Amino acid sequence: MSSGSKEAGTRQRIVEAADRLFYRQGYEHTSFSDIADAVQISRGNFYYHFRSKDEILDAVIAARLAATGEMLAGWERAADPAARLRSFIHLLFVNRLSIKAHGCPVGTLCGELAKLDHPARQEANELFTLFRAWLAREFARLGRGREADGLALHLLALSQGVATLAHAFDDEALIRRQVRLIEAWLDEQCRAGAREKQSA
Amino acid sequence: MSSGSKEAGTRQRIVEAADRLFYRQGYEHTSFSDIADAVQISRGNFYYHFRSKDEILDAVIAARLAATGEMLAGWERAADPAARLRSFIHLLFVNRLSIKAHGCPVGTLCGELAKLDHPARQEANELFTLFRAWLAREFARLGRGREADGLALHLLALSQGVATLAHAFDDEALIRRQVRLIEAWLDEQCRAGAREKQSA
DNA sequence: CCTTCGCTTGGACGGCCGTCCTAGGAAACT
DNA sequence: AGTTTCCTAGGACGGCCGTCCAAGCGAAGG
Repeated sequence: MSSGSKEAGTRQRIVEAADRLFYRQGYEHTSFSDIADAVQISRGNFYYHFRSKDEILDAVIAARLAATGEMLAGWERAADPAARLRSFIHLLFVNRLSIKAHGCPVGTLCGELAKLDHPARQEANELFTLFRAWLAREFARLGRGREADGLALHLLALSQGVATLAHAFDDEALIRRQVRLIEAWLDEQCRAGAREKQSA
Repeated sequence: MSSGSKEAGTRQRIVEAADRLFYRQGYEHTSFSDIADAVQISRGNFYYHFRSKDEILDAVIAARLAATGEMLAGWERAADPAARLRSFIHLLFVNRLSIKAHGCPVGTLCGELAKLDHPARQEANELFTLFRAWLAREFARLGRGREADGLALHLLALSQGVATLAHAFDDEALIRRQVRLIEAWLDEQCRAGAREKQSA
């Protein structure tokens, strides 16, 4: 078993609890006591496993990068680029309850670290880059090679914005409605890609 | 003179400095000492003008609400709904340097207050609501009455997402390119509105 | 049995936080 | 002139923060 917090080692349980708390409360607002309470270990025990709070953050980001990579690899199983892009949008819908409650895990973390000018900022941005590169490749496969990165950023921006608004307004229905608009936009991009392929 | 920090009263200078610092560093990460240093007054002097840090935040939000209201009123001078909507998008372009450096002032504040579950959260959301209602009204005037609120949220989400990504990637050119895509989208909505008006 | 070693404990530390309080100064008014 | 009022200065306070440390635990190995 690679995860599962019951029998996992203390180090992994710390990372899992920190991950959850950083998402729900933000990095700066989460104290060592918060994590210690969640894992049910003493505060001093941290410094056997991690030298500092920043080091926990690094471990959390690394875990998220690994999980994201696996998820993207899983989406590759979809039949065609259009279906793969749809699975990205679908992610918004699947996670709509946690997004409504806590925003997008990637966007809120990168935003906070950018404001704090935190050293781990660049590593966190890699999460965005992972999505950006994956989306751009799928748009290219769709026949939109020239504008692939711009379209990837556009789709990424849409998902980020929807998450931001749903979080602020604490509104789940907003996500459902906007997802439909995004899917319509994507259909249009697919048609445009098909036309461009045909003319080539 | 309604603003101008040189001759302004201490209270107003505190609000202006707090506004700037909350935007650049975030609310929680900004301490009383930070604001005191910026205004060049003693820490204790705060509590003559404000009872608590939350009260400063309330004043900052109120100031932003007033400024936003004035800005939206100014946009009303534009000739037609399409031009007014374009001035919203243009805002993204005009502020691209500060957005790249610190994100959207509205989005980052609402996001932080939501994560902290701060009492002032709803007041901050009013900033979003101001834009949302204004945009929805313009879309309605454009002939898109039925979908006006959805389109308003879509445009708001796009601007939020672009700000989030430009902030994370510290990338100004990203804003310029995405603004062009958003303008193209808006043109399409205008044409759709014209068609709908004609058929009615 | 006794040592060793991986892991844990709980408290001590210096520092910064938001808050509060008292004293003083500079005008304005009597 | 004296008095009142508004504003400011600067330090004291309790509390939580991230960090560090000395001591203790149980299991593995001699």
